Amino acid sequence: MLNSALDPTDLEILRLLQRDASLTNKELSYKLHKSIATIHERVRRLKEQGYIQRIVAILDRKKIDKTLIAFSQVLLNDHTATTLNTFEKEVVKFPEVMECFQMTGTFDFILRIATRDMEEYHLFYRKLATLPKITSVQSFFVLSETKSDTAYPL
Amino acid sequence: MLNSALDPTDLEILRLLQRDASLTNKELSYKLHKSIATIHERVRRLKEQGYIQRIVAILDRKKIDKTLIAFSQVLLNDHTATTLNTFEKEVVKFPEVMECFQMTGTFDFILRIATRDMEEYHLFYRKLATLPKITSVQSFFVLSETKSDTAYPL
DNA sequence: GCTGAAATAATAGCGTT
DNA sequence: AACGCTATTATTTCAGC
Repeated sequence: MLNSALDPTDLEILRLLQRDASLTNKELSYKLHKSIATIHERVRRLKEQGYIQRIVAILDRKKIDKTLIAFSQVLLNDHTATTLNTFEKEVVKFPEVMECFQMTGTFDFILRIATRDMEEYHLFYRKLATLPKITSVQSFFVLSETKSDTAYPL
Repeated sequence: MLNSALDPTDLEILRLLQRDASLTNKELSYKLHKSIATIHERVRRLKEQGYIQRIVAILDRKKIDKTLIAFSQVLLNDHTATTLNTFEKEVVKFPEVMECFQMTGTFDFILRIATRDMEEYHLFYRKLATLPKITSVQSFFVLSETKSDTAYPL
């Protein structure tokens, strides 16, 4: 295929699979009024071309005892490549860190931390604070979840 | 079943499906040295009991033109139930808002916003700022993604 | 609650338009 | 590309332990 842009059928498949990837090709074919073979080929291509990165199970964090979610804003001493790389290399090793983004603005990184409770967060915090070149870590805790979505608007 | 606690087999199934939910029961049965029927029953129960909330496709945001990710910290004028509820009810309607959490600390809510570019973010920002009872919105933008995971440590 | 086998359903590959 | 057909593979159910 020369042109890899997405047509309306592709977009609709992506919309649906972002919400529910357990939909079968048969079910998609009903919804989109296409043959199963066509859907099968579209989905295969969307995976092959990397639009669909992976299929994952989303768990209920309260049922698996990850009651406490924190966002931690990290400020580093300096912004040399070495300092940034070392921090990134070390921080991803912590299992409690689900996400880490380098950011614009008044801090350098934001982390999403999942722990069982405040005690476990405290243990993590002490590990984090010992990493080199950290100026400050400011923590904010989730009180309630208003919306939690992995699907991008398409 | 009277006792709904998770045994090591359940935990391993959840660990694996959080990473790759396209694993077949057959593949899981190899990895866990159990029969397919056993795995099937375990997975069915994990879904039925709500440990597995849903199966979703994770897309490559750069390929679908969601280049700009922002975290927006929102501070409200007051914290009456009406103010909080109104904000929550309205903010979830914006397609750009993938996540919204009420937080402890120096602001009230943190939002994760996905847009195509700064222009689209600006349009969202203007819509957001017109919601009632908003004191301030502070925006931070993702420069780079160090780690991005939907899987909880188990 | 686990196993193995049989019935049902989905996916993958191929030839035609 | 889209479709229909067929072969392969996976899921689901169930009787027996």
